[in-house]
Amino acid sequence: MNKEVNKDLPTRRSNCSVSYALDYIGDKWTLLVLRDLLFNGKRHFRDFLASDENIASNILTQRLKQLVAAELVLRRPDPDSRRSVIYEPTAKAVDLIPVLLELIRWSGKYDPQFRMTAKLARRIEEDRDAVVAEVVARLGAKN
Amino acid sequence: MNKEVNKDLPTRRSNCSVSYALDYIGDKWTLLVLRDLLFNGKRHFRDFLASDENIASNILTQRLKQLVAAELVLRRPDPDSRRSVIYEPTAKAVDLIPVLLELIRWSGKYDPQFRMTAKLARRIEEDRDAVVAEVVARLGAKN
DNA sequence: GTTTTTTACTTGCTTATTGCAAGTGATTCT
DNA sequence: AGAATCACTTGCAATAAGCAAGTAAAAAAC
Repeated sequence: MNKEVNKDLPTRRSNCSVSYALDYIGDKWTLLVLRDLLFNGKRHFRDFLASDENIASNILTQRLKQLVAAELVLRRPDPDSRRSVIYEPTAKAVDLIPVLLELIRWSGKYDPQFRMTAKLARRIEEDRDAVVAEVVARLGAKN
Repeated sequence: MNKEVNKDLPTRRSNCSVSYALDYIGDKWTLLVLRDLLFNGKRHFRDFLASDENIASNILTQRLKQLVAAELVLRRPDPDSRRSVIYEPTAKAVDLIPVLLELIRWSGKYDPQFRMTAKLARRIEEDRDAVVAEVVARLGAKN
């Protein structure tokens, strides 16, 4: 009769909603993994590892575990290869796309090096919902 | 002729825009300080300290320094009291309101304890821009 | 069919960050 | 004058991050 506590789930710091969200995604790596899942179509451990920010493999393992525990990510064996594992975003993760888009928009405004996707930054301001729909559609096409 | 490096500014991990934003706000505390500044009208060290999440004073000091270095926050002496310091958000911080609102909306959807501001959550979905304008207006009224 | 490579991780260790408790000097309140 | 408040510091223990190397299983190459 002992309540099992999942060590990968955060302990709540307050009942503020901003704080709640930060308990899950308030660090330098979690949203980058979600970015790779939601925007870049990455599905394998090796793909996340290969991202430009150079995440360490032990940190990536831990973040994926936390994301699975938080039900933001689903982990399942790759049907095409018995040694591969597939990670995919859940609806709860898809629902974070607007957060990511707002971060991109903000960076587009203040990051001096941000050129490549400046067009996207404009579109986010002018037609946000359409951009969200587009990203979601691209996600659906992959599954 | 030596370039001074501000130790309070982050080092960039990649030229991704999501990563850029996380270099500044990717931790458990920074956005909570901004929440207090942007939503709760807090302006003094003691007020941030008193928030429900119980930030340690040394961490708060560090975060405020980083926010000032990042030009998200302005620090100035309180004209009403010689021992008080006033912290206030810059336009760059105000521009993060949509990010915060999306976090609140997301929590409103997945946080089982989130009742108090469920009405707000609905409004964010239906009339986002008006909510942003409202928060900004409330900010302006204070200065 | 054996060697090589790839895959998804672990492990061990060092360094950096966080958290806690207590303290500080300068105000300001009583 | 004395106590409380202000915006911080300081010291130290605990936790987390970062780095390099290793591992077993599976798949690809030869």
